[in-house]
Amino acid sequence: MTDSTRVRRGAGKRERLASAAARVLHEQGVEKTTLADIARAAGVPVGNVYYYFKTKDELVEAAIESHADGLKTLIAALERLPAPQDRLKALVRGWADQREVAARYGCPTGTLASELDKRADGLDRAIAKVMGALLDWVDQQFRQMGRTDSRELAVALVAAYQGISLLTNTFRDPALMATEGRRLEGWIDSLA
Amino acid sequence: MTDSTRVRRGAGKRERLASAAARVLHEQGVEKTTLADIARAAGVPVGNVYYYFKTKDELVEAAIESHADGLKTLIAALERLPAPQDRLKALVRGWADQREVAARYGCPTGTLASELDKRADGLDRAIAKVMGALLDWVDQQFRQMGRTDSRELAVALVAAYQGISLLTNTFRDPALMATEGRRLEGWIDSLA
DNA sequence: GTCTATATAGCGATAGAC
DNA sequence: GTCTATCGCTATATAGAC
Repeated sequence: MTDSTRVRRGAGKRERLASAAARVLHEQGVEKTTLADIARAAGVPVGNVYYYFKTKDELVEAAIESHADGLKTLIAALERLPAPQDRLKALVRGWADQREVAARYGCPTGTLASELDKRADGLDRAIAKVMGALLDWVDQQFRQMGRTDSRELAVALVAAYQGISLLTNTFRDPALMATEGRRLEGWIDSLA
Repeated sequence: MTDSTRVRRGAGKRERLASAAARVLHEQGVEKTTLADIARAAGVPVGNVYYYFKTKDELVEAAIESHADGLKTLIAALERLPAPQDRLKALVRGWADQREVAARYGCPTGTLASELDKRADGLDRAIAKVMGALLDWVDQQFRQMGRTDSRELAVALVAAYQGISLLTNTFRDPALMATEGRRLEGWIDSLA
């Protein structure tokens, strides 16, 4: 076995643990998820987790980074569209496409933000940064549409999504998000 | 000591525990709150809690009922206003008045709903019922305003509030909710 | 690098004295 | 009705064999 193979193996396990953490923490919540849950989902023995992550908090941090990466990828894809209102409507449509997940577990970022705000550690600032990045990007789109109240509109749009995610989850009804998504697309058109 | 005195004492402690539970569960979250936290907040010895509530879940249930009572009282006060759009705007203004609490701990009902949805027990249905009662009332107001899309609008309004509560909490910024409150009042006027 | 066994601590819940 | 002492379980984290 070469040295590089061992290194790649280690990296692979670390990534498996990080992505398993992101998924399981979303589905079960931070407090109800044990290290054993994450280890099982990643196919790694419990005690071995500590070779890659010193504490549970570090696993939560890795999950947040995973969400930050996902947002970055999403934004990069949306940037290919020429008109800002089309980019925003595509964002809304993307959210609506995830309505089944939202009905079962809520918005990955929103539920995490809600839970981490109840904790003393600094992880709530990390998830706020992710939410802030989304807000900034939406703000830019409204600004490019010529709106001077772009920040207020950005807050309203992201809040509408977070709120409908919570209601969709509370009532376990994906149709709520589908309807609200259509309403928001019409609202974006009305602002152009 | 008369019998009635003992009964009143018992009832008093039960109520103290229930209202302490509602407050502490909101501030710290369900999972991070211990029975010792609630007992301390109510001024009751830990072990004695079990005389009034058999399990922690029963305390959570009592907190939900406390929120349901609060909603009932709020709606009764709003019903005194003659015009439905004024009732809805007063509702929004009431939310905005609580923005400091929202910045620190989020919406009491919303954060509870988000957390309880991650649990296997039936308490998530109880909090959904409270949220449903609010939704039904808002729906009625829009209907009285002559809107045939009253349900969709009700979902949009409550979602806007839940979402802005989450953002206000995430960024610890009460101004977000103040601004969004004004925007929502203007939106309600535009629908009349 | 990998995994097992276990130390340590905290919490929900109970038993039982008063 | 009230309160103390404690049981039993579970979860994070570590020690150390391999």
